[in-house]
Amino acid sequence: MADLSDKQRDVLQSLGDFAQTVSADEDILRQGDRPDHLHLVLEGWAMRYHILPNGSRQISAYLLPGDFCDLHVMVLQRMDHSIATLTPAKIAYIPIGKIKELTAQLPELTQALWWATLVDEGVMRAWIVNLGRRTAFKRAAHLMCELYARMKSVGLVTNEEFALPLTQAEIADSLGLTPVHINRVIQRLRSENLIVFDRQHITIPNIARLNAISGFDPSYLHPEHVRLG
Amino acid sequence: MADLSDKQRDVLQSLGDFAQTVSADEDILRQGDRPDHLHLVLEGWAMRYHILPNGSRQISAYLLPGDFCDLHVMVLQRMDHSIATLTPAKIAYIPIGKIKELTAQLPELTQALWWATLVDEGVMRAWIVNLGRRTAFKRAAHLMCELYARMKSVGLVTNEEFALPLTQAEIADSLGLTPVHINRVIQRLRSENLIVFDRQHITIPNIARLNAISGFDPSYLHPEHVRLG
DNA sequence: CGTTGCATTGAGGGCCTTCAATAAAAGTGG
DNA sequence: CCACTTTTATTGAAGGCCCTCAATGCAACG
Repeated sequence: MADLSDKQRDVLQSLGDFAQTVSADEDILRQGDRPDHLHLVLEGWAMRYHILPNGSRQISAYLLPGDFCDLHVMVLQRMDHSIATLTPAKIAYIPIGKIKELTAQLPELTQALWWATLVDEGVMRAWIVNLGRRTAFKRAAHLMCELYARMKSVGLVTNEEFALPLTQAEIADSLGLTPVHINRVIQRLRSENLIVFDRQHITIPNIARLNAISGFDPSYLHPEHVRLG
Repeated sequence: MADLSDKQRDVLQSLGDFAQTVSADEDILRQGDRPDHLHLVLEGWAMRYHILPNGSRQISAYLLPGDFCDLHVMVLQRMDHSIATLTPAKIAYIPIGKIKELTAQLPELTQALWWATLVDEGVMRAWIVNLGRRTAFKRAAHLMCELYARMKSVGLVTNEEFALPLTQAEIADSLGLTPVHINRVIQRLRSENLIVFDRQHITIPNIARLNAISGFDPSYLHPEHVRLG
């Protein structure tokens, strides 16, 4: 999703204390942390999540290969949420000091990071609309469409199938629903032949139909490709 | 909200085909537009809103003095939503070409705009949590807390009172609720002496209490003040 | 092959919606 | 400044979408 050239990404990556391998279900950052590294997902999935006082959880983003986890730590004092892996992952740890150095030297890098941030904003606006104004059924369908489009854009969709390493509880927590209800919704998506979802893999036989049903418009994910590198 | 120095803002402002005065309830940008200006709110309120195929509306942001309306047009092809004034407003129209020129010359400006974007993201994450995991009552309370904090940060709160130029229908459309229900929620907020809301003005007699009730934590609105100018 | 986590199912309840009507406020033209 | 219109706020009643509670089935894993 980040609109970085491969070259730029290589630069960033090479800066890190080489990429770390992280197992599944590990917190990379916790609420309250004041991190000194940026994190870039190289392989695997992660999520951004918020825990409320009553214990409930809201997932506010899924982080796929190529996504930065936490650019906002450049300006915000502390993490007001946590980030955790969903699968075994490869994560680049990039010292913030290095980023500040580099962005001072390479204006194009700043711009590229800014643009990655702007694309992320588009995703977040779509989530707000999804949570605010769609039924559980369309809401779930819309999420599947988004993940399909994003996975496709990083080359991880084959034959309309891709890895979807989420439990129903996690899907529920990203859609503002309960696991019980998302279960019934998923069954309906299955019974209407909109998805085949089993063992962490999903197939969307007719993405155009699912896009139409959920009101998904993929254009917000596609930045102008004004490459800088 | 934008983390720009006054000097930087002045520069931007001076660039515009001088500030335009726009009356209330006017679209500044419409879904589908491919704008050639950036818009910066100088005075008044605006909103970002999305219309769904079934006609329902979701408001995804309120834009207060100092906020950019549409930085994302730097990377996205077309507006996937609309922006409209809520009050008579003064808006700076800044040609995108100028911005591209300037950011090429002034790296600090790029960084400042990026940081403004990162702060906006924090607001959006808070909305996602709000929509996904809070009851209507806390959701409304949380919105009031956010607007109080943001208005305060631009010096528009006096004696715990500020202009809140929203109809109940607009509040409903930003919280994913119906006007009927938000009306009952507001009455409860009133009856518990949490707000006094009348004629486009609101007073929050005990902001600490409202923050606590809604789970509002203002820290995400306060960037590190690393000024560049 | 038991343990553990996840998926599934059923029943009942509540938060919020929908529909519909009325009141109150704000805007408009004479 | 007053009649008129339009928008906004308020109230009531009924219903539905989704939640809560609780149990059972199922699959992964050591």
